Amino acid sequence: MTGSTITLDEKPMSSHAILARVLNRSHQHDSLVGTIAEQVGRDIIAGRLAPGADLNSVELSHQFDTSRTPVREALMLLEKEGLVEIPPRRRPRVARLSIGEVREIYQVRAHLYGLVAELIVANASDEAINSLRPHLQAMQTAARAGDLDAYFWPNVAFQDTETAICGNAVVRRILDSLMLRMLQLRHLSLSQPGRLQESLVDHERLLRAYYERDVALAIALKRGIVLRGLAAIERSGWTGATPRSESGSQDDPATAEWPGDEGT
Amino acid sequence: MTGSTITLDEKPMSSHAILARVLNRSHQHDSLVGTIAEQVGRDIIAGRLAPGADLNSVELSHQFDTSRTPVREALMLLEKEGLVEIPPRRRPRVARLSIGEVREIYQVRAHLYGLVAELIVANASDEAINSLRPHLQAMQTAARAGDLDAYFWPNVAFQDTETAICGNAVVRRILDSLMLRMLQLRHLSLSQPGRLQESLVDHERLLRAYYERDVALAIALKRGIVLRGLAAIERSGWTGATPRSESGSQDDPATAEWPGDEGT
DNA sequence: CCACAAACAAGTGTCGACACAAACCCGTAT
DNA sequence: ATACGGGTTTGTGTCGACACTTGTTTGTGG
Repeated sequence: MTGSTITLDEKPMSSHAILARVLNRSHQHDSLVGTIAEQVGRDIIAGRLAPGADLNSVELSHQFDTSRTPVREALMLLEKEGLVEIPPRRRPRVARLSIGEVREIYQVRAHLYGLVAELIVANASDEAINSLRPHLQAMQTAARAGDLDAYFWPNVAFQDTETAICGNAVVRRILDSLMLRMLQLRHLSLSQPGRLQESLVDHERLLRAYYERDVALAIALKRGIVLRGLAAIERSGWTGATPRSESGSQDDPATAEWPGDEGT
Repeated sequence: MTGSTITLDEKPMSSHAILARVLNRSHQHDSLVGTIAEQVGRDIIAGRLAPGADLNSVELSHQFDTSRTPVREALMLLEKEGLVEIPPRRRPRVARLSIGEVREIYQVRAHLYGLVAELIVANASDEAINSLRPHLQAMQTAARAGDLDAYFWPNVAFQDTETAICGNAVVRRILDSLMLRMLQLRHLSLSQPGRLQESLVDHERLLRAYYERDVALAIALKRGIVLRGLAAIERSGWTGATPRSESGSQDDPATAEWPGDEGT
């Protein structure tokens, strides 16, 4: 197995909506390029396209029955979100994450979520904070059942709602983009033993801190949530390298696409 | 007077290099799209293209003697950097900043520069910190002469070097992008009375804090530098609206390009 | 004289084609 | 058998063309 495969198509209501929002920020939803970007982006995030997999525009244009122009645009859009690498004059590839880059991203996420928490405490109305509760409740029931997949998306939605109600669109945009690249990792992170329960109690405490307008506590909790996520990833031994083929150097093209490995 | 026009072409050594680096992150430098993006981006930042000005691809393709394809790519690149707005099926326009968005950006910048300061204190070698000194010295001489334009670019270079030596490429990327959109505003900010001297002493203290590895002080100073920049902008009365033509609604197309108003 | 509608002009999104670069394949020489 | 070099194939970057949409001007009626 490839570590952890996100079940994207099983729960389309929340996941699809979130991904579409993040990806289709600039282009209209029904646009051709938007459709392509969404589909390919989903395939990347769900792990159906392995890091390093070739994404040449002619094959994709055949696949989507269009010309190469919208495909190229879609790939550029995904590159901007960090999901795709487009070296000049070379075939686009699914972006590959290194453990170092993951640490950097989590560092930034920790700080920016601190800002989000601060803003929520300072500006968000009680009703806005209330909109976090349903997600937390879904997380609670899922955690009690020990169901990782049922926990994952409410958790994502919780954080998405936080960035929404903090009132700062710029930080939301940045965190959205970083979220996209970290989705698989966060799934892996939550799959670590004990992680689910830990995450839950953190979020419960966090919501209380929001209600009680406790700035310092909210910031500390929020940062802690992010950093404990990173710690879980480190604990998991994830490195970003392709499992097999540890043939010395790191820039080997890797196996183009996962062989098989569907389902849960 | 359009407020403050940045003299971009006067000091090409540093400014061009920085802008090229930020804009040409993904594409090779000599590429057609890179050239176009760089040129148009410079025109926007320098204020030669007013916010709201039309950027239709056919005119630009004539201007650069190419087809529309690379022009469109360049505009998408600039849109990703926040300098251009491309509404679907509508002409691309130079992005217009609202005071609210500026506040949001400065909030994010303040927090992320706090992270940068923290990382510099924690990780940067003394030699790396030394590389900040020449820029500070240029700022000192410029401040003594009261020369805003001579102060501006070393100041930008100082902050650019900070993000470079902090060791976190992700935060650097984000701050680069935000810097691009704020360049004109920072120029305006520094043009406020007393601002230049204030900024200088802050940076002098900051560099000492870096050397002495004083985390808390460095973070506080760095944040303060950013936030005082915002305060100066607010003090200047800048709103983002086009000076004349306050004809009720805010989404009027505005005068396409500045009439005249060249030079200092 | 102004409001409204129909023709017109201008611009975007998409397409297929082509030149050149990169990846791949295969034969050759060591 | 393996490493190198030329030829072939695949794919990118760019181009001009075309349909459809948007914005503008003109013509008509109130």
